[in-house]
Amino acid sequence: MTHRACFRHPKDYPCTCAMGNLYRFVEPVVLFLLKRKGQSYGYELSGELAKHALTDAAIEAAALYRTLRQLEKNGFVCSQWDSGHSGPARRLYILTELGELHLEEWISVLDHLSKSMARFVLEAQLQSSQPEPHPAVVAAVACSA
Amino acid sequence: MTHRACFRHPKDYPCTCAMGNLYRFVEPVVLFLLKRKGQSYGYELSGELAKHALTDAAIEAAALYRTLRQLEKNGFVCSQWDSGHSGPARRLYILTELGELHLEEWISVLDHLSKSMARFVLEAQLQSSQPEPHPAVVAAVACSA
DNA sequence: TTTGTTTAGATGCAACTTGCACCTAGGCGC
DNA sequence: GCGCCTAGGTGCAAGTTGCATCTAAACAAA
Repeated sequence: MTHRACFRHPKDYPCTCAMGNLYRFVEPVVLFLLKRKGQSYGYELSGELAKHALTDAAIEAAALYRTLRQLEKNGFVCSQWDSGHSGPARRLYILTELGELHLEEWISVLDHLSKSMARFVLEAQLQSSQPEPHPAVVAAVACSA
Repeated sequence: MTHRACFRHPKDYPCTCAMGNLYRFVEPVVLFLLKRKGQSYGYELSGELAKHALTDAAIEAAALYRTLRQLEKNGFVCSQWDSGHSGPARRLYILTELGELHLEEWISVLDHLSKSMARFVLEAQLQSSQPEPHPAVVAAVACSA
């Protein structure tokens, strides 16, 4: 998902290794919005991003602009200036075919991730509801005191 | 979840803002394993981590050790040297009460995250199955060529 | 007794990413 | 002219990551 290649998995396997820090999931949402809207520009996207964001962390404008540039560098979107309107010129972005595939990859990654997360939550909640405390908890209390 | 405080949400609200880059979800899994096992040390955790990891990205040993130190610095775990066995000494970690709360926070965050992710995946897959291509797709193909 | 292997924890550093502050510049209302 | 909104950035300090490398104990083999 980034410039850094993954060497642990076979090529073209949609692993999360190469995603780096996951970009706080800005990438997939931007790709999705671009696909749905057909085309858009940074400032417009920044408004919609909040509604579709996967976390409740605000997406900084700077992060969005940098993500868009990165996506273009990787060939997932392409851009051109648009001055056919009032106000300052906009950099219009459009998804490429490669970008569509990238979005598909992201969807499969997020599908997998959401499922393993749900599994983890379930397991952890089950653990929490265990009535008897583990013997080491006593030690923990002593340790933290 | 990190030293950087979140100023966008009320204090004590388990938002994802302060998670930084999410630590690739090493933190919650470590906290969970520590709770379940009662106590453990880095080298042992590194083995179990792979089985419970939320992404298929390998967790580097260096990242794990750094995460453990960070958790200790924040008071979520505490450690002591353990030499009562053969081989090099181990730094034994135990969850603190604060750490238990932190795990609860993480669970609620991950629960929320997994749900919004699943929602996104559903919406994006629905979008993909739309039969008629958006007029701008033509432009995209031209643009990428 | 020297060598190598496994376990265990840690550090150094270059590369990368992030958040915040700040900047440019057009158009619009007053 | 002045301030505000739209639009797209840049600069930099601070933080994070991956990889290579290091220490050091126990133990097995040569």
